[in-house]
Amino acid sequence: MFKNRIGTMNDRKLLMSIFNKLLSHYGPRHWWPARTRFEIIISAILTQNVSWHNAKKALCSLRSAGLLTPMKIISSNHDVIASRIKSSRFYNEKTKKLKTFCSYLLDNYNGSLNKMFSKDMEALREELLTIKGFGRETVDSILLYAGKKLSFVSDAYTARFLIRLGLIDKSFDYEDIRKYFMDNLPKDLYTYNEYHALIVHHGWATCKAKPVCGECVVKRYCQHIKNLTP
DNA sequence: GTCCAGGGCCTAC
DNA sequence: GTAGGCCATGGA
Repeated sequence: MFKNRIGTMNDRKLLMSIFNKLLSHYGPRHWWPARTRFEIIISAILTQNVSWHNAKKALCSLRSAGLLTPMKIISSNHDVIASRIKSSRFYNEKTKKLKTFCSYLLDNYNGSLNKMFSKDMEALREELLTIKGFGRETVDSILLYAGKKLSFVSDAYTARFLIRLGLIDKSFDYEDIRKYFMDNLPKDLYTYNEYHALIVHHGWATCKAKPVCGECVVKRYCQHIKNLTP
């Protein structure tokens, strides 16, 4: 029954209304907080299942060692990279992922992100998803934040957010949620960029704030949604 | 000491 | 197909 509601005017208005509420409540998040496209991609890997704080420490360590180029990452010894990214947790696995991506970039696009991102978005998405260690969230983050492509990023926060609002149920998987946003949001990079960042920030903030926050945006909208839903 | 943070892969059932 | 284990740091 929920899936039939995709694309209704209510959903579109509601999503933008929630977006504006989150934006005015938390302010713009300015994602992705890295200096270059390559750094965004590297940090998308480093931040897998770890707080941004720890991922950033690992990124800065690579940067200070002058290792933030595809060639440097490939040519450096595994242990050298691993020791630099220990703070990002699972450093052995992540070292392999960094090397795998850099090899892919050099082999397929001569190391050029311009060439890589000039490819059709969905084709590139499918291609990136074949790289070991690159799941949907990581790939969509890379497409949106590094490639400036209209690929909405979903995650556990996003699913929980929509379920709490009553807009979807638990049968929605990652692709359903991505499609839900992409079908109902304006085709606008700023909105895609900030919406995901705001949901993550909101998830983090409400988690830290305990369930007593009287100003909780979601709670107010839960009631609002209940009034709208038949 | 315990919990959890901006995942994804692999294996057993 | 899916639940659960694995990876194994650092801050609160």
